Amino acid sequence: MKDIKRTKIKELLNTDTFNREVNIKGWVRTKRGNKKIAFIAVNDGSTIHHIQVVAEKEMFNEDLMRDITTGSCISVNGLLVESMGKGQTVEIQAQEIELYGSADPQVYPLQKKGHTLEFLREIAHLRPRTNTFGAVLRIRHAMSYAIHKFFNDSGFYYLHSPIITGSDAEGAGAMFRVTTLDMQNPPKAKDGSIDYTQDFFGKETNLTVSGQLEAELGALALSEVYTFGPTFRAENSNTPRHLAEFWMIEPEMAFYDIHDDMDLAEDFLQYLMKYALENCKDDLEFLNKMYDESLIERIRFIVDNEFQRIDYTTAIDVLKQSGQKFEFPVEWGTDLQSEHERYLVEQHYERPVIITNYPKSIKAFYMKQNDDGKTVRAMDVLFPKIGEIIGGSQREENLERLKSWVNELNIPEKDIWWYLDTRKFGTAPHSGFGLGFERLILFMTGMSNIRDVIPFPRTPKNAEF
RNA sequence: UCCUCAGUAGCUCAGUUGGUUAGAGCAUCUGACUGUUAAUCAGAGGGUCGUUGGUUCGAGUCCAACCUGGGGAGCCA
Repeated sequence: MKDIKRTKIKELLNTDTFNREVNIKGWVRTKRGNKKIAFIAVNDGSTIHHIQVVAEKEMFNEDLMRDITTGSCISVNGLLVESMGKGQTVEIQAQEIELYGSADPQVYPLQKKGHTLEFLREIAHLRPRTNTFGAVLRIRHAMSYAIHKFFNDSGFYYLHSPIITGSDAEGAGAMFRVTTLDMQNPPKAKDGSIDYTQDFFGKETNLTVSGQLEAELGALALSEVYTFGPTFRAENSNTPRHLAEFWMIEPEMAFYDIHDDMDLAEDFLQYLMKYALENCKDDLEFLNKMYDESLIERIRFIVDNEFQRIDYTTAIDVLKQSGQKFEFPVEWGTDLQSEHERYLVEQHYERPVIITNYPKSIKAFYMKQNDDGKTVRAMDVLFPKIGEIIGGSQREENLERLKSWVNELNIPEKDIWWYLDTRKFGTAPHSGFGLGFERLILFMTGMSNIRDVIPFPRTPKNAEF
């Protein structure tokens, strides 16, 4: 086969210089045609669109043509021409075709018809080859890049918080144990308990449930930092919104109060939405057409409209006066339920809502306490369809107040002495928040199950692939 | 974890008050067609009815347990 440098399909579909020899490589989506001519739709993942390869059958080996089936991988040399047919503007008049790998049609599970998302989950190793997952994965990439770009351009530093942690001080959820001990026969201490001093790290260790505490350490030196890494929760959560392994973005900023924090969260989300509209147009249009006809409109709405900011106490009043029947009662001091959040966002304000000043009793120990003694400077950003997308707060920078709350919760000071040290030495007002990356992608793609926005989902009873 | 719905051909589904040989569309295979767009047309092959146990003369259909999946809730991001 003639040695021609490969061009990506995305580039060829956007070109206007024709009648030149090109090479493309990719996977066959469909083959149509008759005895004389074959039309082969090829996709290489560079774009959601396929390029049409036209092959005069008499020019090619019969076995080769037979083996080019849905799912096979080919390399094609040919002339890039304007298409004679309708439905596409350019196509490749094939001169040489090499079959890299066939895909036996009797057993290849992807057909050229639609599949359910449930079925595709069972073949997650092959589903990136579908239009839907190509689109989702490209958007996922674009959002990752946009996140780094936003923070970099805003003067933030990317801080790598540890994945293995020796503390569970935040109590954000059940953790996955990390150990090299022999589980059949673990070493025992005198009192019969497992002797973790003999474990790899000499203490109990787990996978991280949050990089926030470490991010605070970074912020109190570099001023503005963010983390972006995997996070692990061993909760037995079986919902379309939870994963055991997910990715989280956690910016942490010195000298930011709760209002600066909210400003950043709003700017950040609007930036990402705008980035997607500008850079993922084809994929968004596909998803808009196939899954969610209001997807693009909804993203645009976020970009164009200010978020509603209200106090927790106001939210309770609004809910009480709504006249709505809720399954769970609305009471000051209790956390808002999904149904309450949905009412506020989707019916009452009809836009993203940021709720602040939550009761102390339902929030975490590191949040800054207000002078009323009852509330803390927490803020949750609630989005339509998916609920809480961001949770954050101004942090308690006063050592004594922080210590007293830590003691109330019986968290041993020896476990978080290093965290308390930041308040002891050169403490500073600071704030931060956490964004669940997959929840963002859920919103950006119109997918409705979080297992469809991560390549290989980890959920209770499932770690396949 | 709780509530609820579902599991029948490779995929999506139908299958009546329990009753002869379990059906359809798509996919696959064979044939037809000079440019197709999830091509079209004709024909063919394809089943341990999720698993185990029970009721019955007889179970895809009824009962129980379990497994797997969807939706809702809780926990949360």
